[in-house]
Amino acid sequence: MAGGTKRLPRAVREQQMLDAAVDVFSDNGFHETSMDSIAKKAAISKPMLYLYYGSKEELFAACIHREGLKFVEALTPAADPTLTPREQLRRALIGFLGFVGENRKSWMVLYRQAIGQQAFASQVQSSRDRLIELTAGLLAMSTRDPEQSQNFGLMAVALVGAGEAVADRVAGGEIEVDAAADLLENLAWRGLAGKKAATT
Amino acid sequence: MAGGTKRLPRAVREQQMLDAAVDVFSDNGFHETSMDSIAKKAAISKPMLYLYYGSKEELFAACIHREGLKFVEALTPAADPTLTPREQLRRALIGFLGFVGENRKSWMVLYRQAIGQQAFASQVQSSRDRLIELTAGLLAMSTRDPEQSQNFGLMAVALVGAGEAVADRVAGGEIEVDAAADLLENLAWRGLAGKKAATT
DNA sequence: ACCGGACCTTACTGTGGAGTAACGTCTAGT
DNA sequence: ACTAGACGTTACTCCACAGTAAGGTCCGGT
Repeated sequence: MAGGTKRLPRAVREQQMLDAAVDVFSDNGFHETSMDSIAKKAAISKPMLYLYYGSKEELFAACIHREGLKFVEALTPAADPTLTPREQLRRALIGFLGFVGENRKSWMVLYRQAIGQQAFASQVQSSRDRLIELTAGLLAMSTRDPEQSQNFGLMAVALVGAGEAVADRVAGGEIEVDAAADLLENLAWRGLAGKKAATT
Repeated sequence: MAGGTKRLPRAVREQQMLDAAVDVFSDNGFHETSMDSIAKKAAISKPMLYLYYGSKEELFAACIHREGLKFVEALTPAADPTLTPREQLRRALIGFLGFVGENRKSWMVLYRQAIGQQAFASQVQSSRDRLIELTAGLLAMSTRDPEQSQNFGLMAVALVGAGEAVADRVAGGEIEVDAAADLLENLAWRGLAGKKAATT
């Protein structure tokens, strides 16, 4: 037999390949990663990758897509309108940071790698924008001062940025999820106050 | 004559090359940029790049280095011990955001590109770490609650992250430097309060 | 007047790695 | 039992691009 590998249904192989791809991409980045190395990691031959995913870029896109879904899943339970905005925010933070803590590789491939690859940066950016909008919405709902939603947008940008920076540390194992969540929650809350003088 | 270009002293050519390199790198990223395209942009032939900079990586490193210096220069005036920490922070913010606003390309190449390139990520990261430390120091000095400097470190991580996120928007021309500085200053200040319950 | 060396070019080499051709093998369905 | 097509491989092609070889021109010093 030419092939030494066990025959497996496509769906299974595809996940195997994605697992390998995420692993290698997250360690080395898009360009520094060769299809051969992914194939090797997945214990499969290169043409299989092309058969199932078409090209290196499509494979990378598939990684982003799958990991992105996982990510969204981690955040979904927070979006419960029966909860107070503050509680939703807290759950989202726990979900987010917990996810990053558990899935370093996902996080790495999603943000640190994808964002640098011109072709995918916009995709990531638009997800981020949605996240920012949601955050801005929570902030707006949680206060009785809707005079300028502009500020909430800017505030949300800052908070999400802070969240990402903290997430990196969480991913690096340098800090605890709980401590990080407390800090960010506090920051969001405190930061909201005293905006009156800050208009253009 | 084989060469059609004007003869210029090395120092001048080097800057021309760096200008071109920063320009192209910041638009396309490290890997998507070819030495030929840089040479073309600099209106010079490729071997000159190698003569003066040795390799593509060294050229990129030189970009990082030069732009990094500019960056530091923009922040330096803020580090004036005769000022209150709060005033120092404000000046640093203005310097930082102003720099990013004026030098989109520098910012892009320094952060968005360099950070994705495994070989340079650590260099950028260590600069960032220094910035975080400085910020933590300012925070610590500005409050009478030195019971746990740990928290200042974490807080500084979040603030710097927020700053970078906001800086990206500034670079994109979406928001004003002043508004951004106000927001961040406010965030830093307000965020400091209410930390007691947040210990590990 | 000549030479060393700084400045600059055209035209090449070499290779890593994306993508493919061509071919085996196993199994589900008739 | 035979075939279509899904699963899988080895062994290529081909090119973009990093890096180089060989050589031409101009100037300052002796």
